[in-house]
Amino acid sequence: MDRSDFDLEYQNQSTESKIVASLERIAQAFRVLLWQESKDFSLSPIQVQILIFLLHHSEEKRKVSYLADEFNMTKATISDSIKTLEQKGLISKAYEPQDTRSFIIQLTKKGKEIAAKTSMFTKELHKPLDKLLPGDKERLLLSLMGIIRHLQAAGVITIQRMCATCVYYETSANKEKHFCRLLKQPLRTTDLRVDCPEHEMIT
Amino acid sequence: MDRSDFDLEYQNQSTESKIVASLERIAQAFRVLLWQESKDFSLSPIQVQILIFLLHHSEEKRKVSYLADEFNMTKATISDSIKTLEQKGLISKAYEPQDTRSFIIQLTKKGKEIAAKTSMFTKELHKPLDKLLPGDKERLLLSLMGIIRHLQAAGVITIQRMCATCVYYETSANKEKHFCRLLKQPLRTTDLRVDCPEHEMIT
DNA sequence: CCCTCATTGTTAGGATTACTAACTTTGTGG
DNA sequence: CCACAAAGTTAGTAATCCTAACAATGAGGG
Repeated sequence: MDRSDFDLEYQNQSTESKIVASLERIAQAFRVLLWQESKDFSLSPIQVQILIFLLHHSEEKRKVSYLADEFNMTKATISDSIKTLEQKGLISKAYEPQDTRSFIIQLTKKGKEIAAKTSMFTKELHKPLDKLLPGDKERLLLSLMGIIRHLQAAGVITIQRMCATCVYYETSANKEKHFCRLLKQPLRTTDLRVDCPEHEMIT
Repeated sequence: MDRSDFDLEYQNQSTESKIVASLERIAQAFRVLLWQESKDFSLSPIQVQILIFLLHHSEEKRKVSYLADEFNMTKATISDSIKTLEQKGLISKAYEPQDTRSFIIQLTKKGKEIAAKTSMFTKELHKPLDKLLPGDKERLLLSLMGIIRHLQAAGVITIQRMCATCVYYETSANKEKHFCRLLKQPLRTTDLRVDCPEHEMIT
């Protein structure tokens, strides 16, 4: 077989490269699952993501601009999807008196039902995790959090809400102990949050 | 603040849920990085992915049908992208005498150059991995491989090329030792492959 | 009280993605 | 040799997601 024209180097991959390749595969799986789910409900992928997000987050985050940052898209794209979701009767706009430019996006009853059903699309991911030892799970999570923190620092991701980037978070010199100044409590490793409602980004 | 209409349950997340959420964020980062890279080269995301894949894989995998399975898309979608890449002079079609229906997709010189440059788009991911301890890296990789294996078994992902799903692979009862019947060699954990050119799927 | 500037969300227009369905051509197996 | 499978293409469609220009409102300073 002729192999002269593809790099042999690639086959002697470092662990890092393999991790990146694996993450890429998993990223693809997310895309596929999302596509399937959206087809089942006659929605688009982005519409499904919005519905799920709305179900789990509080008012100040349920706005067009926030969603645009959250999903790394332009306001135009989100605005379009919101219009469609409104026409389908899955969300409604709640204008606030103090700022009439903006509105809070509310899920309707029908919207909540669908969001709850589509939220299940991550269940395929849960099964293989069950088999991991608790310690392995924690280490896996910590590694992933480290990757996210770096991606945020590099400007790839604009928004996230985990302890490592929060003003209320303190850590010991060896980074093994954690403390939340808002809760006024020490945090165990398992207490560290990925999506904290009280998160305030460090500047 | 009114929180009656979003679930408090969600805030007390299990480690599993946090892992899924983290993976989702990383998946998003891949999408963003891919978009940026493609804009830089005036290509579409899928075109970039195809170029990178072609750079690293051998002839029998450089066909329209294989790419369609690889990326979980229809042949029509791939066929379209290939047409565009050919017009841009980045690939060429090499018809084989034994089957004139099919052809091998070859990268042109220009195509290889661009593929090599865009391959760098994963470098953002490498930086945070450098800081992990070697042992942590291995455990991270093993965990991710476990997830991929499950996704493949569940039919979410159709193609992958890692040891765990290969006919040549053998493992000890406690799953701590590994052996490749093709190389006729034991494999260390760091030898386990994510994208092996010799991979043959177990049936 | 203005004037400027920033912010919120919308619209219009366009390239790209990615699908289904129908099709052509070629290979394969009874 | 005939039916069927497989490889890739085409056409048509809906959705994604962008940029750019826009209207309306809010905020701050003189």
